[in-house]
Amino acid sequence: MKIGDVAKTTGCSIQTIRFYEKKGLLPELKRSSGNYRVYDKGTIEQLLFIKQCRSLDMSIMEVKTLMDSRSRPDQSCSNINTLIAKHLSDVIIRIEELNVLKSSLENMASSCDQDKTIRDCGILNYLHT
Amino acid sequence: MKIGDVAKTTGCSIQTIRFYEKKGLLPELKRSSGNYRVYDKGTIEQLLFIKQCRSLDMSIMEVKTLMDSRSRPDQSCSNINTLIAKHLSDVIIRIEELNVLKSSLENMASSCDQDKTIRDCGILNYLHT
DNA sequence: ATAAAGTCTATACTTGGTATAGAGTCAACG
DNA sequence: CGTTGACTCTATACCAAGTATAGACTTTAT
Repeated sequence: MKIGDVAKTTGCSIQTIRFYEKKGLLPELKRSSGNYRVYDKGTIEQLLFIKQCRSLDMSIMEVKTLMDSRSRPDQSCSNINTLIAKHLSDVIIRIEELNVLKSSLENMASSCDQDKTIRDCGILNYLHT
Repeated sequence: MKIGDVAKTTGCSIQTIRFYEKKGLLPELKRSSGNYRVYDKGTIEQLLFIKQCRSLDMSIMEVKTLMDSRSRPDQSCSNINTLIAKHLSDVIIRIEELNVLKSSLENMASSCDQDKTIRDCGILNYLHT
């Protein structure tokens, strides 16, 4: 399989696949005689794993940690549980931050109607304080 | 006032102040005989304005739009209202996305307890699907 | 006079990709 | 056999919003 096929199958762009390789997320892959990357089903599965993790907003480093763990199946998975718990807590914190933002922005939005000038704009006065 | 004083007063780092200048957020400033940047109260007020906007997660471009508007006080402020409404809607969308993530992560976290091996880790099995 | 602190420019680094340029490779068609 | 088109290769630059250096210069304090 060549990179274009993999891109179609996984939904990752060609550049993204090469980017993941450079970041160390795709282990030792083969090259054809013409120096083309050659992929097998394992790589596709790995890319889908990465994609799933990224859709959960994990960082590349977090994904790498998870993938490294997968290669040591007999170890305890407690570090994985810790990683996910930390990531979840980061998401919760970010949601709280954004909710505070949302309230401020709603207050701002309601402090101005359509018919004013810049000089009298309630939003700018709010920001200027 | 020199850049170090401004940094202390505003809480922006020196590099950030120079960065904002390069991005066009701080208009034509003076230089001393020794080529040091010279600031006045107006600049400090502008930096605090920028800081407030950034704390609301506005982009540099959004802040620039707002600052450009401030220099045209007789125009209608409807574009400002639109900008804030758009930004608010972006924040709301992001909160919704993060809430979906949060649910997924909570499900994952609850699918594994501390005592398993990597092989049997509920989280990895979840991600592997 | 000299040392310390402050400032200058320019550049590289971060994250997670995206978007080129210019060269090389491969398959099909005439 | 040639050549066209599709594909791939590497290397580099770009985005946001800064942060962090190096090496040179200026100012301040002793």
